[in-house]
Order: sequence, then C-alpha cells, then structure tokens
Amino acid sequence: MKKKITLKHIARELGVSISTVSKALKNSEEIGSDTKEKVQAFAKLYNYKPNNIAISLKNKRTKNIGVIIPDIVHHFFTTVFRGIEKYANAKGYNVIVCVSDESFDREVINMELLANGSIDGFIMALSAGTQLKNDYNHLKEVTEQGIPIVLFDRVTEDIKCDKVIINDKKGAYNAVTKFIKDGRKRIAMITTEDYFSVSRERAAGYREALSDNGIAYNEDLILKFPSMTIDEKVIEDFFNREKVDAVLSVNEIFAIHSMRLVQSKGLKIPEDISFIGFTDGLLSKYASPGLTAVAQHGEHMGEIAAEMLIEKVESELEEETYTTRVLEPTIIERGSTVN
Amino acid sequence: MKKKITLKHIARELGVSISTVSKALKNSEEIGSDTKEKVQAFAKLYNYKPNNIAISLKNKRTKNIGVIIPDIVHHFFTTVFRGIEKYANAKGYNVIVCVSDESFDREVINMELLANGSIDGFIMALSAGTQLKNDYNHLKEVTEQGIPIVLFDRVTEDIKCDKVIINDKKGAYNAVTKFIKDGRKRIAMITTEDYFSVSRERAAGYREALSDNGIAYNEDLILKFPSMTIDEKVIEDFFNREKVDAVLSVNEIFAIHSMRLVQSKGLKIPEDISFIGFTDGLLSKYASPGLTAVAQHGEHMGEIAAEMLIEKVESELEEETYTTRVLEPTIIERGSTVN
DNA sequence: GAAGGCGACTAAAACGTTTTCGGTAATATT
DNA sequence: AATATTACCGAAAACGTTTTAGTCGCCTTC
Repeated sequence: MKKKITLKHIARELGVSISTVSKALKNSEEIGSDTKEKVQAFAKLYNYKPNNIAISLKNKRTKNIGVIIPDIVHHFFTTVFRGIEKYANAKGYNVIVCVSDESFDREVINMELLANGSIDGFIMALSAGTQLKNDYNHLKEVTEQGIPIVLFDRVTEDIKCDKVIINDKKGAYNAVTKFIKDGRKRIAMITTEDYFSVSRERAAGYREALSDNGIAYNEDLILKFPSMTIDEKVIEDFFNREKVDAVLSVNEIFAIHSMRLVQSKGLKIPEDISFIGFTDGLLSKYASPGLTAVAQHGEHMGEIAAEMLIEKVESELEEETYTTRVLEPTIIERGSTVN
Repeated sequence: MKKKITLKHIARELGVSISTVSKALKNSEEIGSDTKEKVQAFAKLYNYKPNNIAISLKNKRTKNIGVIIPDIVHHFFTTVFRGIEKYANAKGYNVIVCVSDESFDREVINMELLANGSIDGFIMALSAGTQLKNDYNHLKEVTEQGIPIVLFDRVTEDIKCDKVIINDKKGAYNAVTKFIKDGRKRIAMITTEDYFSVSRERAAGYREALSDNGIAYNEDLILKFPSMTIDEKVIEDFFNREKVDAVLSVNEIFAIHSMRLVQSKGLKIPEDISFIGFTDGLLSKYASPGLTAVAQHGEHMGEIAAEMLIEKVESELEEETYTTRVLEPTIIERGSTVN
C-alpha cells in the first residue's frame, strides 16, 4: 500500500523547502526553471495530488455543496438533483446529499452537521414537517453565519435567500383552462393540505382559471389528502359520490390511482373523463393512456439553483440582494386528454 | 453576520489556553470543574461547534462516504442510495454523490477528485462505459492507497474488494421456472448486451431454467438491446416475428414498452402472454396490469454496502479479507402473470 | 565602493483542531 | 523539612496546504 505523498515528502526527498515545492507545482515565476522541472517530474512520478481537506481548511472553502431534500426516491427531486450535480461538477464542486425524510428534526440535524465547515452553501427543498411546523430558525441561523442558501420548489417567504420555483399557479391555471376549452364542466382537483407552498399555489391557479371562465368554484370537487400517502377507499368514495369529467392532480401517484379506479368502473379516458397531473415523471409517460402532465423541468431547476448558489459563494462582496427565479411550466399532452 | 466561533476565540475571551478550552469541552478530567463550567457555558452561549474540516485534517478521517453511481434518475439506484444514506447518517457519516452518467471518463474523474482526502471510502456501481472498456485501474489505484471500496450490483471479478449483489441468476431462474409452471412454452427474454455483469447472470439463469425443464434454448427468442435506450421499431418487429407466451425483461422499461405493444395488438395479459420484469419499481407497481417483478431489495443492499464500508473504514487492522454478500431476489406477483 | 535591484529560495504563520508532554503550585506523605 | 503526589493548566507539535515576508548572494549602476 503506497501511502499518499505530501509536499513535505517531496521537499525532503529533493532537498528543498516545502514552499519551493508548492510554488514549483504552481509554476510560480519565483522558482528557477530547473528546480521547477525537477519538482514537477518528481510529483508526476509519484502521482502527487494536493490534499483537499488541507486546502479547504486553508481557504475556508470546501468546494462542496450541501443538498437537503425530503426524499431521494422521488422522480422530481432526482431530476433536480441531476441538474445540481451536473452544474456543480462542471464547476469543480462536489455535492453532499442529506435526506430529511420529510421530517423537521432530520432537516435540522442534517443542516447543523453540514454547516460546521463541510459545505460552502445549501440547496434545499423544505420538508413537509418543516412547512407544517412553519419554523425556519435553522435556516436563519445558517444564513446568519454567512452560509448562502438556495431554496427550490418548496420555499417560504420567511427566509431571505435566493429561490427557484416553477410558476405552479400558472401551471394549474393552464391545465384547467385546457380542460375548459375541451368542454369539461365538472373539474375536480386532487391535492394535499395547504401547508405545502406548491399545493396552495396550484389551488389558486385552479380557482382563478374557473373564475376567469365563469365556472363556480365547488368545494365538493376538491379531494384533499393530509399527506403524500394515499387511501384507496377515499378515492373510491370520492368518485362514487361526485360526477366529474376532468381531474387535475397535484402529483402523479394520485392521478394514476384515480385513473385506474375510474377505468375499473368502466369509464373511458379521455372520452368520459380527462386527467392532467403535475410532475412529468415516469408514471405519466408509461401509464395507459399516457398521462398529460404539467412538466416542472426539474433538471433545469437544479442547474439554476446550483448556478445561483455558486455565484453567491464565489462572489466576494456581501450584497444582500436575493432573487427568485420563476420557471414556466409546460403541458406535455398525452392520451389522458383530448387534443 | 456573526462569524463562526473557534476555540481560539473562546480561549482569548476567557483568558485561558486553547488546549484548556478543547479539553474542557470534552469534559476532560484534567480541567477544574469551575473552569469547565465557565468554558461550557460560554461555548453554549455562542453556539460553538467544532470545525469539521479541521478535525478531518487532524484525524485523517472525514466521516464522508463517496458514492458513485451511473445514474441518479433511476429507481433502483435511488433506493440503494436511500439505504446507504440512512445507514451512513445513523453512523455519523455524510454521503457525497457523484454521477458517472454511465461514462468511464466521468467515473475516473470523480474518483480521483474524491480520493484526495474528501472521503474515507467508496460505494459504487460500475458505469456501462467502464464495464465495456473492462478497465479497472482507477479502482486499483484507489484501493492501493488504502481507501476501501464496496461494489454493489454492477461488480467485477478484477477488483479485490467487498461486494454486495443480488443473485441475479437465481432471480431469472425463478422467474422462468414460474413461467414454465404456468404452462408457458415460448418464453422470450429482453435484455442488454452481455458486458453488464447483471445481464450475463440473468441470461445464465434463464438458460438454466429452460434446460432444467427440458425446454430447448432458442436464440430467436432473445431480444438484445445494445444500451438502455429503446427502439420501438425493434420491439414491434420482434413481436410480429416471434410467437411468445411469456417475456422476462431485464428491466421495467423494456417490459412496459412490450406490454403496451402487445396490448395494442389485441393480446390479453396475462391470458395470452405473461410478463415478468427485473427491478420492482414504480412502473411495475402502477402499470396495468401490474407487472410481476423480481425485486432487488435496493434499500437493503445499500444498507449492507454502507455497513461493510464503515466496518472496513473503522477497523484499525489491515486485514486483506474481502467478502461478497449475495442477496436473494424475490418475485412480487402482480397482474401480468397468472397465479 | 556603496546602494540598489534581482533571482532563487526559505522560514514561518495561518487555517482549527487534538494530544502529548511538561510545568507549577498546592497538598499529601514520610 | 524534604520529597512525592496531585490537580490544574499551557506550550507546542501535528495534520497539509498557501502565502507573506524575508534572506542571501550576485550583478548593476553611478
């Protein structure tokens, strides 16, 4: 086992000082060309690579980005992550991922762990627990220490930082408008409780589209789940009770479940009932019929988040200007709607 | 912006030495109880947290694990990752993820980047590019530096290290055996080229099950794709050409595509044709009918990989014993097969 | 021949810890 | 009273870099 070689080893071996070696490897003008050659040759021979940790300690810069997401086994988050990783890697940054598992406590613990020098900044989507608790002190503490944060998708007004979201309201608005143009009258919405910022926005878009088209808002057509987990029975009751001809779902899973249910009741999609779901994931693509989806462009979102964060990290000056980038959603039409 | 507080600050403020502070915070017996109280109170007040980087430099231990996977937007890998993250986190480790994007070069670059002090060990699944090139020198170099590696799922004989895989051969064997028990005669297999270790194993299981049941192996019933991407036309030609009553697919995507195709040709699943796919992911669960799947237990695999790695990292002694853990696959029965 | 400049290199501090080895004073032991 | 013990604390090295501030000898220059 050949141990890692350090500047000190090279210096001792070559009978020069550590600083000379350091400078020679950086091709500094200060060092004579023969010494430089000698050092560089030796370093190459022994495959010298500077120790990242030592450099981090010196520069107070780790070139690591901390990413905290509620769940990794979730298509949208992984696409965002891919965008982050791609951009960060190209800029020479590594990505440390922690999963909050939708829990406030785990989010806090993970942030505290990483905030002690391991990373230069955070990119995160708030956990359900955090949004429920509405407590953002852990974020505040981090920003007060001068560690920048970029929030994506699940954000909050309470924290001053850069954010990147999609225009969820518009996404819902456009989806509902499409339903109406297609002649649908009884448009249902399947969603989660309002403590998710995204659910609120989407609900707002839904209502606005109805009202703009002179359709009365009907509370009975809203099916709300308290969490991401689903209760078959509740869905079944809902569709038995209400007569609907279009469904906007806040995620894929709810939509797919509903589609299978109405199909089993003999309804035809999209003739009898249309579906549009948020998040253009695998399920939408491979459902039968394919589920028309509001694409959230996760990968692009991730790239932008990484770009914003690295920009902040690398800018020397401490401007206190924060921006929110709003991406436009697009509707990917598939077989679950008429076209 | 309150800057991070260090031992030095506390020492200066309290008029004691740095070592005293350090020891006081560790509740060392060497320090008088009043000094300890004073220091601890001060540290608590100013929310002192030791700098991870400095500790890493000192201990030559980062408490970081490097994970290198071919793709993050891939259900199996994310489940494995979840297992890794969960276990590692519980043990106080953080996880740095790099995505090789199935490319040999990116795998090499990422490993070199992380190997310079950023991590204590690697957990990885080989990229397609690496398996194709059959070049594992980057792994060798890392292990020679004393950095442990755990390979999962996509492994190679050429590297001496801990490994965790599922019994792919047995998974395929069981699936085909089930088909035969169900009375199927013309059993097709959809797979990728053989340079994936998993594809080879599964193909072997397929052949063995046929031969054990006295069914001749028929090359024409094997559909091979050169990569993970799919060509609709090729699938269509295949099913137009060959009459098959059961299909074993090496992944979900191939299976789902095929199911939709045969359904559009008017065949009934599972009456006319049965399907089993590897990787029990979202698609299998939500397809209609549901796709019977060979579950790979990704999360468990991740936990084991993390356990093995941390074990190696924390064991002082340098034993040169490497083990391979083989997990048993299970068949999750759904509507795509009769039962 | 003194002052200055330059080329080539080194010493040392700094980043923030941990830890070993002393050191000093007070107390206990003979 | 001399010595040993103990309690408490600090100095300094070490981890591997980078960088500032020299040092030293030699060559110009007036």
